[in-house]
Amino acid sequence: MFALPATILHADLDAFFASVEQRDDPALRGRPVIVGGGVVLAASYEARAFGVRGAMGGRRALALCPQAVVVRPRMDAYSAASRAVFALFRDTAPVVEGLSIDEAFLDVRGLERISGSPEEIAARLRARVRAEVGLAVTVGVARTKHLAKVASAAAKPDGLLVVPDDPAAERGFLHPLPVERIWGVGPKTAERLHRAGIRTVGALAETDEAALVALLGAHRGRHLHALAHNRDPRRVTPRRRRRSIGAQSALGSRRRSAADLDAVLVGLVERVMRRLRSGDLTCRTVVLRLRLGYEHRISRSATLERPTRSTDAVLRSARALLAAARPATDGHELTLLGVALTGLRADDAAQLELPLDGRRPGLDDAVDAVRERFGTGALRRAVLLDRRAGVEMPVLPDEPG
DNA sequence: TCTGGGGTCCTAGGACCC
DNA sequence: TCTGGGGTCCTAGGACCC
Repeated sequence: MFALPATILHADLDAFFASVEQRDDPALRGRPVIVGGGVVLAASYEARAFGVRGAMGGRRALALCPQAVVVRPRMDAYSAASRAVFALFRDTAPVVEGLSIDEAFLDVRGLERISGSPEEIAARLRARVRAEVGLAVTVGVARTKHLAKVASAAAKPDGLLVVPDDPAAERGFLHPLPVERIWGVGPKTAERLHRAGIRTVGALAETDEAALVALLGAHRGRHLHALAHNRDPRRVTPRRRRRSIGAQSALGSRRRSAADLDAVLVGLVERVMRRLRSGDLTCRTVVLRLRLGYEHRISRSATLERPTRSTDAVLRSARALLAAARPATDGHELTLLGVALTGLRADDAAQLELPLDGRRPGLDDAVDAVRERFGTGALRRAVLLDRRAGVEMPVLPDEPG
């Protein structure tokens, strides 16, 4: 019997934004640093020692830690640091799955002869990130993604934790942990589990799968049961294509006029459309997100007849959704407005350029050009695109009735 | 103490089609 | 005409993550 080494690494940069700030400004090193303003985007470990946490209101954070240095986020610097670290990830393992700007899974299976054991690989990666990018990264190593993720969280900060590929060792690590440490258990699920008397992963493992399904629903129940029993067949796979693009704006509690709201909406649509176009994508569904007060969120969505990359079409749809949401928002404080685009696809539409020989090409010209090049059948799917105006319209009129 | 902005995935019901 | 089964798409909401 050979014990195979665990081969999945979860690498997670420590207090990422705050660490970049401390790296770039020696005066911040060793001091409590808060990145953000209204809310805490990241807190250095010195600040965390005072109880400062991410997503905390800025005022509360400063009450806990008055000597903290508050710095404005520099997203460009974080993106650059992230790119440098991911380049090292890809230099370390053939398969890298990014989870966010500051963490990734690496599959180092089969690298033993070339690079050494997973533990050696992880140690070398940590040293390289430190030396070449100037940041601390914590790494968890385990047989499954879930276990690797939990291991890195347990090893923070600036740590390395290997959970051997051995059922007893895995159980010994996982079962004493509180259920909140499971990847995918948030406040709501934790509370339900607590009410059922389940506080540790071990207790979760002893609970009947059927009971968990009854408590949490089919998918979640089965998923948590499997994780508690250390079954996690998910492979490390390179990044899937993104599924949505969104932008939102907090409105505060000031009352907004309809014109104010429309101006915010226009800005949001312009933001998402820029990103849509720079990614050469089209979208099919427009989602409007609203927060009423601070608790209640609602969304309204509309699926367009055909994929689009037209600002005009998306803005029309977003305005209609906002107008239609009026009854639900009346009498409530509207505190957040957001727009998201889903149904994203590569914009692989074949395109024909119509020459502007002294006159504006009309629909008849478009019909002729499409028919000649793609056949009559393609006419139904064809749109006329005016790039300068960012407007598109179907070549054929909508069928009557 | 009321707190940002960016995402992912799942569920449930209704409409519609075969 | 009624009943049943299966599937897809769309909308809205919920939970979670960084």
